[in-house]
Amino acid sequence: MSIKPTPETFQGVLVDADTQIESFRQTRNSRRTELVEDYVELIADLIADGGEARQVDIAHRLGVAQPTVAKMLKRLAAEGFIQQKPYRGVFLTARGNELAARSRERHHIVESFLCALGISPETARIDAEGIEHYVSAETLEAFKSHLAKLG
Amino acid sequence: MSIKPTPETFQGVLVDADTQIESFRQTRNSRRTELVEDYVELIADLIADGGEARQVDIAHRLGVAQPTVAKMLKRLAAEGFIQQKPYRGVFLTARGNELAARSRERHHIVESFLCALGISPETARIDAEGIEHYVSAETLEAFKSHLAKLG
DNA sequence: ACGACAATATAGCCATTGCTATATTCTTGT
DNA sequence: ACAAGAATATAGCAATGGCTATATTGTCGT
Repeated sequence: MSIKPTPETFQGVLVDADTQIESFRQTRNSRRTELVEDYVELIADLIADGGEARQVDIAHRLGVAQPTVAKMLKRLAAEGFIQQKPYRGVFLTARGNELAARSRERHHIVESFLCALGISPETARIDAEGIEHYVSAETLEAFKSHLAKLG
Repeated sequence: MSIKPTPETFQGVLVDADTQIESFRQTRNSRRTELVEDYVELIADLIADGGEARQVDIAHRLGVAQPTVAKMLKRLAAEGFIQQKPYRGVFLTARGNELAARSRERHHIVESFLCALGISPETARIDAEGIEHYVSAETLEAFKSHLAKLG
């Protein structure tokens, strides 16, 4: 009853181990970049809408405290997504703009797809916020072509 | 150029603030329970397949180190999802079994739905692992009814 | 029965992402 | 021009989820 009590005899629910390891690894990876994408996407939206992205606005939109935002902005600056001047709003670098554009497009596709399935706009918005970060290129294409088929 | 440079004049990309706050809040919430669901679901699968769930197997499947699993199991035990005897495998409580069943069903629906869209089984498996935790009841229903329409 | 090895437990470290409290700087109205 | 208020910066704390190294306990074969 130690190493392999019931080896591969009935092979019920368990999927291939290596595939599952890879899935979890990739999920942990997505989790790491998730917040960065949310920030950059939101900053791009705030700039597009109001001309600037201030910490208080970011904090308010994300529902977190301002120092939380300040800390994250340092990280985003260190990673080259934004530029910040002390006591001023932040601006996206070229790299930041690229990431924002990609995130925004993906977000939009996911949300539209959910709506096309008949899901209510509010639920679609909430679910898309979580789902968008875990959608691979292949799945995104499938969503897109499904949308094209409908309209 | 300070409080509201371009108030609600062209109202471009930005969605309603309260809705967005709620979305992010809910996403952070899902993130908190995500790992718990993964563990409980995996433990259920291991038990169903081999009769027991050992730390080494869980660690191997998740792709993390054994002490990481040990720490998480303490948390799961504290929250009443599992029962553990020292130096023995873990077992699900009634509460744990319920959560596992729900998670497994949701996971299965999401993965089947992705496959039905024509996505490759490998990608569907990987994406489902991340997506499943962010799918609301309403979206799950939509996935289900879409699957029913196809088969 | 007991030694070797496998599995689990524990200690202590690090990074991340949240928070509150407080200091500093900017902006604005009079 | 300057005081008051708004925004940003910084310090320090907690919880979570990883890790390595090592001690302890179980189990199995001979």
